[in-house]
Amino acid sequence: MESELVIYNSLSRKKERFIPLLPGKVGMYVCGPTVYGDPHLGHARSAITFDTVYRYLTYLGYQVRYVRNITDVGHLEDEQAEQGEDKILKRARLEALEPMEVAQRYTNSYRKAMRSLNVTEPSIEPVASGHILEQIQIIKEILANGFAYEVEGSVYFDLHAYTHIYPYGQLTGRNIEEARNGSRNLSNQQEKKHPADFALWKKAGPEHLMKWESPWSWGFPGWHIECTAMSTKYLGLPFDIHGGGLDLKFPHHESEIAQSYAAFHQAPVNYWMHNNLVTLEGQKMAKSKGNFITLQELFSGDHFLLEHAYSPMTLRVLMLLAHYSSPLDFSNQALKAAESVYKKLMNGLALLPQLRSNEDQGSNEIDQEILTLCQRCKQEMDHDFNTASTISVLLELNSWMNKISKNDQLRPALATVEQLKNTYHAYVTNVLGLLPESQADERLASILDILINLRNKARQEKNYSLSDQIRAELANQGIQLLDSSLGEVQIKWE
RNA sequence: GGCUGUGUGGUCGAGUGGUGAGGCAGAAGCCUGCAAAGCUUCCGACGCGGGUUCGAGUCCCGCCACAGCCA
Repeated sequence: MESELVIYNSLSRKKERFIPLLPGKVGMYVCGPTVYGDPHLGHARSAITFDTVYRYLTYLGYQVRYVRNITDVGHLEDEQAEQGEDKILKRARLEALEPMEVAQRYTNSYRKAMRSLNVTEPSIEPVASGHILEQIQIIKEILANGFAYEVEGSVYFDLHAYTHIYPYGQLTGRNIEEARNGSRNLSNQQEKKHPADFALWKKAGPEHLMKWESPWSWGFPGWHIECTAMSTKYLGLPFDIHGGGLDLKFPHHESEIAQSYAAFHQAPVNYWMHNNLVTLEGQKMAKSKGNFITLQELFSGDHFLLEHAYSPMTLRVLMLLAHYSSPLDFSNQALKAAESVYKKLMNGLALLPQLRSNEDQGSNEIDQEILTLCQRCKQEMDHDFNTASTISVLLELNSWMNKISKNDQLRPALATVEQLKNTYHAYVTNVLGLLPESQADERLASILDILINLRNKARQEKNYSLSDQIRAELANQGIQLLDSSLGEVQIKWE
C-alpha cells in the first residue's frame, strides 16, 4: 500500500511519512485512563483523538490492532516524589469501597461515556492488575541487564547506569545531570541512588490493599512498567504508534522508552503521538486540579459554567474542530459553534439520498469543484489527521449539496454525484465518527407521519393557527418540523 | 530557572513560502404564510523587533505573553 499519510512524530519533532513495520498492518498503543474518578473532558480529547487515528487508518485499509489500557493499579498522588496516597486507595476510603470496586465502577462509567461519544472499542483493552506477572518479568530483565537495583523490597530504575549506555530524555529534551543539581531531597527518597530514579516495584505498606507477591516483596508495580509490559505483550517490539496526552510525555513516556532499552535493548515505538490538552479559562483541566467538567455534567448541563446541556456528538465535533496538537479552550461559545457544525453535517447526511444527477456525462465546472473537494478530504486527513480542515471541506461540499438539491439547473454528472455521496458519507460517519442522534422507533415515526400529514392538510387550507399549533407542541417535545421548498418535511430531534 | 508546545479578525479555529479556510457573532439581500433551514454578498487577522527571499502567517535569530512538564 502506497501511503501518503504524514504523522508528526513527537520523538523526532518532525512530520514523517507513515510507513508501518509490516505492510498493511498497524500496531497502536494508547495510554488509557486511571480509573479512580468520573470521565471528564480530558479523557474525551485523548480518546477521540486516537479513535479518529484508528478510524482513519482503518479507512485507508490498514488492519489495525489498537490497544488501550486501563490503569487500575493505583499510583500515587505525587508520583515523581513518590509521596501522597494511592489515588484508587484514597477513593476507596472516601467511598467506603474495595479498591477493585472503585476501579470497576469507573471503568464502567468510562466505557459508557466512550460509547456515547461513538469512540470505537479498542481491539484489546488490557488492565494493569491482570498483567502483574508480565510486569515482574520485565523488571527481572532490567535487573539482569544491570539497569535497576533492589533496596528493601523495592526496585528502582538506575538512571546513572542507563545513561552510560543509552541516551536519556530524547522525548522531552531533558538531561539527567541537570536534574541532579536542583533535585529535592525528600526523606522517603533515601532509598534511591539518584533522585530521578523511578520505581519499578514498590514494597507495599500495611495500609496498601492492592498488592501482589514478587521476588522482592509483597508490593505493587511502578506506574510506567505496566505500559511497557502490556504494549510489548500484544504488539511486539517495536510497534508502530504510541499515543497519549501531552501531560504524559514526562516522566511516563520517557520512562517507557528507557525501560524498553533497558530490558530489550531496543526502542519501543516508531511514531510517538501526543494530543494537546483541554483548558478551562486558560488552565489545564484535570481532576487533580479540581478544575474540570465531567462528561456526565456536560451531557446533562448540570455545571455552573454550562448554559445548557450539550450532546456527546456536539462534544465530538468540538474536539475535531481543533487539530489534536493545539490547545483547546473550552467555552459555551465554542460549544454552540460546534453544535451548529454538527447540525449542518447531519443535514447533509439526510440530503444525500435526494441528490439528483445529470444523465449527460459532461464534465463542467461544478463537477471539477466537487471532485477536487472530495480529494481534499483525503489530503487533509493524510496531513497529520487534520480533522479541522477536513470538516471545513465537508462544509463546502455541504454547501454544494444544498445548491444542487434546490436548483434543478445544477446537475453534476452521475459519477460525480456518486463520488460525492460516498466521500461525504464515509468521512462524516466512518472517519470522523459522527452519527445522527436519538433515532425514533418505527411506531413513533408512523404516528409522527400522521401528525405531519394533518399539519400539511391544515396548511393547504391556510388554517395556519392549527398548523402552527401542531408544530409548536411537537417542538415542546423536542421534535422540530422543518419545511422545505419542495414540500418535504424534515424531522429534527433534540 | 530548564525543557516542550502555543500566540491568526469581535470570537473559536485551519493554514504543507506564491492573492480563497471554515464555524459562531454582526450587516444587507433572496427564498418562505410564518418559523427554521438554505443561498448570495459584505465585514475583517496573522504577539513584538530584526533577518533570509522576487515574495513570509509559514523559514532563521532575539524578545514578550500563555500553557504543560520538570526544578
